[in-house]
Amino acid sequence: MLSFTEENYLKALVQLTVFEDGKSEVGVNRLASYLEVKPATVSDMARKLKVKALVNYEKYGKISLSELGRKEGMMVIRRHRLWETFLYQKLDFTWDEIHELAEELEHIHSKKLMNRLDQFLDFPDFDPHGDAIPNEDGDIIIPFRRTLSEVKEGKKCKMVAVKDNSTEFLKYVDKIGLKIEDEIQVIKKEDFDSLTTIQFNTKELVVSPKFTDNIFVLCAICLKAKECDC
Amino acid sequence: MLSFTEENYLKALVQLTVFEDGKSEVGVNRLASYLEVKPATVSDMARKLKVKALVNYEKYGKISLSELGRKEGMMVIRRHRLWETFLYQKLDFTWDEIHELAEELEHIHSKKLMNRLDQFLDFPDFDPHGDAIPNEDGDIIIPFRRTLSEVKEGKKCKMVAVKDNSTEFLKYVDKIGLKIEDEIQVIKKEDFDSLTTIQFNTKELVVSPKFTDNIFVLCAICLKAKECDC
DNA sequence: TAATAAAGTTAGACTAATCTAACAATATTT
DNA sequence: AAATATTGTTAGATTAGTCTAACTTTATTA
Repeated sequence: MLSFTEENYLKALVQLTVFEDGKSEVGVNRLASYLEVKPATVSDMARKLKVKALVNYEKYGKISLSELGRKEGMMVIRRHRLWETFLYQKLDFTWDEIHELAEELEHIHSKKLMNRLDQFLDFPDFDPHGDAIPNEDGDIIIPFRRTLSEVKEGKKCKMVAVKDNSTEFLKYVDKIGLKIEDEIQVIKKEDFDSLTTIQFNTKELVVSPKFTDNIFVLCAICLKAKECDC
Repeated sequence: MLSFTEENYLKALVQLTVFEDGKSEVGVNRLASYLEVKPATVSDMARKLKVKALVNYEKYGKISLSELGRKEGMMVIRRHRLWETFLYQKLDFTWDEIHELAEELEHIHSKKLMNRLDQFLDFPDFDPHGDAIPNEDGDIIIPFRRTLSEVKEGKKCKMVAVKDNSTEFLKYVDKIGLKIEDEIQVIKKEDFDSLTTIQFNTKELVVSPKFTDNIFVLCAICLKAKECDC
């Protein structure tokens, strides 16, 4: 049985080596800053997780997930996202409230409970933030998507998910009135200070990279083909 | 913020000094055996809980809950019983499965979550085992009830709750087909070996004190007046 | 390539919750 | 009231997860 803490390490590793594309392994410092602990702590834990065959790791080397570790990490994420969906759909919590609660609920280990909840929610494919929910076997469809920062001037796209799940970010998105499935048009991109002017729901708004880097979008073309110049 | 363990001590103290009638304080050994830890551990913890003003306790003395401790303990029980109700009513778990899961879920601290869940469940007064659910302020109606062992030969009564929530006990109750609200008649009480013959749903069955001590009942008279010779 | 910077490790300490083993206080019984 | 039994406490150890401070290894750059 994995501890609360071990599960958080595995979840973090999935975030950094599976969802963050281009990297299948991660350094001690990176993981430490992600988890907000000191590198020494990660060093120790990496050794322990290796003993339990959850990660691949050699002294002074990078850390990556083993097949078992990946599966366990995915289960934590499955539980997190199913609880988020429950809180949002059934208990009417808002977008920005559900993440924190799910951080606690995700550590309740019961396959049966999660499968019943899944069924109760009618087998959702995505959580309220637009992220895919891994299945019982830890499989997940990682859909192709771009950040709003990548979209060229003049092009239209559709918001499909958020990257940053923090309360502050979600409150901001909520405040400006943007929702998943909304259409966004990039009106102007200012190279000098990286500010972007966007239009959605007939409103025009100037936003910073802190916003555009954390909004996932798809355009009509990239919905069908992965290569697209939107 | 209370730890998982501290909450379990407070919950146990509520069970032993509020629900178990006649005692408002408890000894170190009793609490230790209830929690399945060593007396030394309870001694230590009693000192810590006293510092936090959660219990009244002096070296070599009995332990009792402070007003604050009682409230915190009641909150754990409120969460436990609301989750049990959810699991039973909404996720179709069986009587004997819900207790264990609720033991984990009860430690999620969020007043808002519990109030939303309460509302979602339509403000239930009792959990699936027949126990009252404390309100948001920690208040609870402790109904008058007898155990089946107290009922005299020939008398009829109604099952209202179980005392023992263990999986084994609940599985047995389920197996014999007895449910809350069922009418039970005490046919015969054998003094020699304390076996009781009961009748319910047209079935007749011989049961031991292990059963009768753990079934709570009310008769038609004690439903109205607390004094009754059922 | 030698110096410096960055990344990672180790040793030793701390806290919470537990244990065992030895001891101390209180209660009961003859 | 003395002996015995019960009950409770203390000291010292253990484990998990964390820290700081000192050290080592690897990478970068002048």
